[in-house]
Amino acid sequence: MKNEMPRAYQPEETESRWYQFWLKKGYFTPAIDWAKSPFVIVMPPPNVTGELHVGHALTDTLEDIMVRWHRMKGEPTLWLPGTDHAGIATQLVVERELAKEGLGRKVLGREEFVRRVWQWTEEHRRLIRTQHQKIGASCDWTREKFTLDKDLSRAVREAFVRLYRKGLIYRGERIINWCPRCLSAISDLEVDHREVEGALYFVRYPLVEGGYITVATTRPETMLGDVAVAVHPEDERYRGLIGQMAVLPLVGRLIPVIADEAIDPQFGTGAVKVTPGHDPVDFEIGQRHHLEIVNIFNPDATIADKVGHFAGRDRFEARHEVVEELKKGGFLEKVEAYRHSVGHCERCGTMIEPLVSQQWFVHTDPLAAPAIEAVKSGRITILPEHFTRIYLNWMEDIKDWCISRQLWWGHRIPVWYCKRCGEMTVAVEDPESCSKCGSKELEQDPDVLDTWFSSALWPHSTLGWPDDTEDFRYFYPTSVLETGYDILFFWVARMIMMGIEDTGKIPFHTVYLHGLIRDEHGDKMSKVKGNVINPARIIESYGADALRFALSTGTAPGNDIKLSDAKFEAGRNFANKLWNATRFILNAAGDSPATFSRDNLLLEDRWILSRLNRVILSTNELMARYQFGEALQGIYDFIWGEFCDWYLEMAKVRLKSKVQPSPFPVLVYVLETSLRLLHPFMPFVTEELWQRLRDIIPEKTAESIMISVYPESDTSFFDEQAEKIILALTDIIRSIRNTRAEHDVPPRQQVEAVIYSPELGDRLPAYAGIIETLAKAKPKFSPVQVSSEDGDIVLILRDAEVLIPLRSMTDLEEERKRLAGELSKLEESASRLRERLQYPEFLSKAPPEVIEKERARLEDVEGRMQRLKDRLTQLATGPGYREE
RNA sequence: GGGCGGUUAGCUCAGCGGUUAGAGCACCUGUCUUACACACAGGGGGUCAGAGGUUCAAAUCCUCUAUCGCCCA
Repeated sequence: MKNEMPRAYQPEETESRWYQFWLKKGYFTPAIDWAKSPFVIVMPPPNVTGELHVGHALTDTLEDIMVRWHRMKGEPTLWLPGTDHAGIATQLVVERELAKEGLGRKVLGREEFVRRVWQWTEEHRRLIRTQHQKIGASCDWTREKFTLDKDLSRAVREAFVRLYRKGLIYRGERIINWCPRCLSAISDLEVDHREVEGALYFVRYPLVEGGYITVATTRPETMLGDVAVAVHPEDERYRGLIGQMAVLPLVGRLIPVIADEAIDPQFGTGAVKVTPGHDPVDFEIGQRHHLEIVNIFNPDATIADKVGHFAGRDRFEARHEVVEELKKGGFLEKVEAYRHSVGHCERCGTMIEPLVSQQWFVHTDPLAAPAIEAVKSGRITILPEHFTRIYLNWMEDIKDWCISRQLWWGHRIPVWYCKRCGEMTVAVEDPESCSKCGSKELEQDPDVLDTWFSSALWPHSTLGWPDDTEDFRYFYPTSVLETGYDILFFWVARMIMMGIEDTGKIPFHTVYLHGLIRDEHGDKMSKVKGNVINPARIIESYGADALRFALSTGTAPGNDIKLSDAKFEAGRNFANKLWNATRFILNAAGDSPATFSRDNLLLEDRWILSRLNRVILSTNELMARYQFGEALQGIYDFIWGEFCDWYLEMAKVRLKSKVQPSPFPVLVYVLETSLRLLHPFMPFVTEELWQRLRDIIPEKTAESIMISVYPESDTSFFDEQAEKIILALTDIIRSIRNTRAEHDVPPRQQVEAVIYSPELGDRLPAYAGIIETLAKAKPKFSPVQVSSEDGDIVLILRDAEVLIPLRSMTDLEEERKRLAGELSKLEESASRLRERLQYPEFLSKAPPEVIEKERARLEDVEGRMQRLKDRLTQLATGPGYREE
């Protein structure tokens, strides 16, 4: 064991080895124990479109932290992984792949195309699985799911059929968002509104009774589908024209001038054209006024044949030509530059075409009501809390959800149409014959369901619903749903609706939303910008633990995270620090037994054990409050700032001087406990080091750190006295180092130091050796306050005074300035404290312990001030500069 | 147009009613002190965006303003 550890930690050598070990041992698979309640997370299924990005790494890190913590606490813990078939997105990437071979999906046909997508999917699922494993995700691969698995597909059909039978799913002709590239409907949420520089065209529509009315529009080409002109009923300018007929330019159709409240008199001329077939607002107006719907487009947004001589033109060409003809005909009054918001397909970026079409919808209001109640009542908590309002706002104003997609990749809608009688059969199992006329000539609806429809069932479908499986009974409802805030509506909200609808229970009690990852300039990552961070690259150069560290330290729920190499370096350095602390301890091991007895400890042992248990306490509290960043920070500060910087250094002195008892057992104990404390955050390095320590841990328990017990704070280790004395000691050492540096004392030159502490005086001499080594100062302990001579530096600390006779090395004036500066700082706090302690309100309203604390502080400050003043007087009146 | 969030050290961010506001990185000065230069020791650097208010007490709660960003329509 000795000396076989390299000087620096090399993560690549250890990570995959330990992951395989965990996997082989089956630690990721929980044992169902009905006596205990489980902790369950279903992993947000990544799309099978490609590889994992650093956002997935964040999800993995946060979920793994929770899961490993709960597992170590002894709870049966299930983290269920999976992938999403991602309808549009996957179809799009496979089509792009095919295009490289010069193939199109139409050429291949539906069956062959779907086969090709399956191929793609299998490959990427493997890739994704490997990537999760590199990050260290301790999820249960035996329960891995894919949204298109047989059982999950059955759950989708079951949910659809149930909703249909309750009247919560309907088919109807509505205006929907149509993507002319994907050739499919998409839901409102999948539309990306972007500001574009457009134009506002003012077009004159001649009136039958003479004159004309000018309408303003951003989309002149849709005039081919106009069925009315509308004005606001209160608009004085147009009151007389309401009810008149206008002649639609270029087309010649007679259309009425109507009045509708929806018209904004401030927009354009206050009169607008009404195109119910191609505008959502106009569609509503059309419904109210029983207007005809004229669809002028083909599915690919070229003009339809029936429209006439623009037929076959793309919508943008058509716009140009329509405008030209309007100009020629004298109908175009003017064109103004106009900036407005236009919907784009979230997936492919194509401009959305609002179209009236026959689609399937979920009637959401009845589903939203219990989903609102669940959050309002507090049965579901959303973190960070401010997202609660965002959730409720959206849920309370929810629109029906268009769930049919004209794609080939996805869950086919479980509806069959009878070719004979036209009857619709909606069923879970493929029907043999028409439910009405018994004909066998059935045709299944060609469309598939929105991917989010199956994702909405994820927590219950992955656990076996609709069957009453043991998994479902034991693990459902799940515990925490952790994901990015960007899919709160897409996914989280819909899971809450569908979970309650299908199972009668909330799907999880806590929603934890993390922020988005940005680059060091705060920009969103995108393939186009080329600033995408690939987790694999980071793991290669810094290690998975460093990546996890960077993603979880200094972060708070919901806040965006800016990543840079500096953060990965910090994580790598921390792993290396642990590595070397362990290396030192193992090398120092000697032959002493690794057990210690509580009543044979030195003060510094009692101190580090006290500090350790305080950190354990706060870590567990922070973890319970989902404050992972804070928890990790606390562990980091303890390990680096207290254990390594102080205890280890003190232990070195003891080991060298062979002082008994040996610090070795405490070193091992604190290190081993710290590794367990840190394990959920940095699983690989902690396992590696823990395994190396295992041989000398007194009681061998688990065979892996990941199934060992998470530390619980033992408050009997709390030791205020030890903390006070060690604090005084470190204060003394720090102040001497500081003085040495200020006075440019060469590193190896020893100085003298006279230490006087009325309160702790008798405890400090035991630390002479430590002070000597760590401060390079030969301490003398004085029972009385020593008077200084010129050139002596006097440091007034909280619980001690240190006098350093630096003699020739110090400048009298400098020393005076230093003391005066310190005095004025103290004067500031003293006057603040005095003021506070004079306020009758403070004395009557503040809690007594706060008042007492403030009084004690004032006393302390005043004491130090007095001592400083004494020194200053001495300096002023003392004899001249003393040479030796 | 409606809503939400940010504004804290040069940079990236924690802290979100009670000590003299912290960390990492960067910077400056020393040091290869046999665990670690991926390190050690020391140092400089902040009217916590601005203005009002609540409170015994405000970076922290409230209001307004400025500014950056996000979401929804």
